[in-house]
Amino acid sequence: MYTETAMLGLDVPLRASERAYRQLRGEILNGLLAPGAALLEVEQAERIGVSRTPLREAVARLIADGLVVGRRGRGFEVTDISVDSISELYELRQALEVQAIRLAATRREPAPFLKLRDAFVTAPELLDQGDIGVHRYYVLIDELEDAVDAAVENPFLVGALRAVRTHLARIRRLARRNPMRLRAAASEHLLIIDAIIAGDPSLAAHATHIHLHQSLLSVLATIDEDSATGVNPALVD
Amino acid sequence: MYTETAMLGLDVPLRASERAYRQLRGEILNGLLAPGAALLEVEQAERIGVSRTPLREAVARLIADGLVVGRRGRGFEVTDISVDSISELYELRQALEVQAIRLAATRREPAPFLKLRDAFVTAPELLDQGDIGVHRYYVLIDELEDAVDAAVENPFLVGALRAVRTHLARIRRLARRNPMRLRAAASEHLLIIDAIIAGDPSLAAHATHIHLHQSLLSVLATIDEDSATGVNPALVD
DNA sequence: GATCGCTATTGTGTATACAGAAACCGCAAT
DNA sequence: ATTGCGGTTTCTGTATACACAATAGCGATC
Repeated sequence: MYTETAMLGLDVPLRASERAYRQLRGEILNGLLAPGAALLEVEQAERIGVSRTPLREAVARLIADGLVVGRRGRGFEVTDISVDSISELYELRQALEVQAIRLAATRREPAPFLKLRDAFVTAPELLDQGDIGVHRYYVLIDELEDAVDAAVENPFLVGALRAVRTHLARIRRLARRNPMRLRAAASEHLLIIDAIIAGDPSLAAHATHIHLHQSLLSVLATIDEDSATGVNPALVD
Repeated sequence: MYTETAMLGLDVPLRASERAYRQLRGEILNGLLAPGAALLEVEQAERIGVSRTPLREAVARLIADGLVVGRRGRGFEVTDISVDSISELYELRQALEVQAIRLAATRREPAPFLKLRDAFVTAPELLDQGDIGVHRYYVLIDELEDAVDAAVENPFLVGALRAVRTHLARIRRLARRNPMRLRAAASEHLLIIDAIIAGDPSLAAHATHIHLHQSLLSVLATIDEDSATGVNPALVD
């Protein structure tokens, strides 16, 4: 077992380009670098503590991720998020997740989903426990996504899903948390899990379709409210 | 109209990194750089005539495209294509194209598809005209894809589709051309176009599903034959 | 007072130099 | 003969220096 270092987080000193990439990516996802923010090479390189060469590599990866766009001539800037782009992202998300869930239900390996089922059954109780409970609920969702990814066994599809989730993370920051919605979402997830366990691809697909439909409605609704009350100046469009 | 230079191909001298990217990408797609081929920085930089810095940027983009993978320590190599990966790619392709076609049919702007319809009606005649006709048929397919992309109006979805098409281009090189299949494919395309024109998303989606199903069967069949007769040593797995 | 042009500054694009790490080869020892 | 060890070499990762392009600011002219 000589891969033990890979199991742990990060014993190995990361390459400078990797550090720069993770830091910038993290700062964009959590909103520290707001949409539209300008990225100057020298400035960012100094701030992060790497030279321009690895920083450029990091920015190139961010551009490939769609988190950053190059401005003609004058540096780069963080991609901004419009309401339109949220609906567009969900059009892609729906295609990918429906396919992924359908395949997961087809594979007929219910073991990991049986454990998740137990967890999601008790999710409503979790959501009564305040912020810490909500956080543990999100961890549960991550585990569900991981289980689906593992069941799908398709690097192309999983890769595309990961890209979508990256953008979703930014959107979730804009949409206020709605406890009612989370409770409803939990039961929608439970239905999806049950369909996977039952090996019913069609049911799983339709349940996913509905779940994402409700999710988008909820996101758009909270954003509409907030933009009406001026809470989210980030969303002009 | 000061964007006229953008309309033409390439008046502006391209950046070295862009040149390197396009050249390497092209060579990978047309098989000149075979799957598994090693890419050494210095060697490739000299060959293309750029220095290592822009070449590294180009390779980084190729890695993001999934055309190249980094080998631990010793350079990079061109991603290889397995039969499994073809089926996996089609699982993703199906999700994306079905969604794209469905959306295109929903948008209800039949104008560009009416022109394409005429072209596809005469496609069988085209396919009787040998290699030049086959080439023009492929151009037609490109135009159909472009029309769908334009109708969909969704950068996320179109971006994911482009990534898939990149990998498809490599696979097409492996699958021998089958005139019978092309003729069948043309009529499948016609059905899809008609469904879009009719504004029938469900019909369009199902027609696409079937088209891709047949396409995958055809690809896998020709590859099986070839690997049995040893024509395609690239496909070991 | 406004507009045009020049210049200075700033920032990117590229090349190259240097350091560190990993693989290869040869040698020796078991 | 095989395996382990060390030197050597080659390649990557990073920093830095230089050249070119673009922009902004300022001044001059109309």
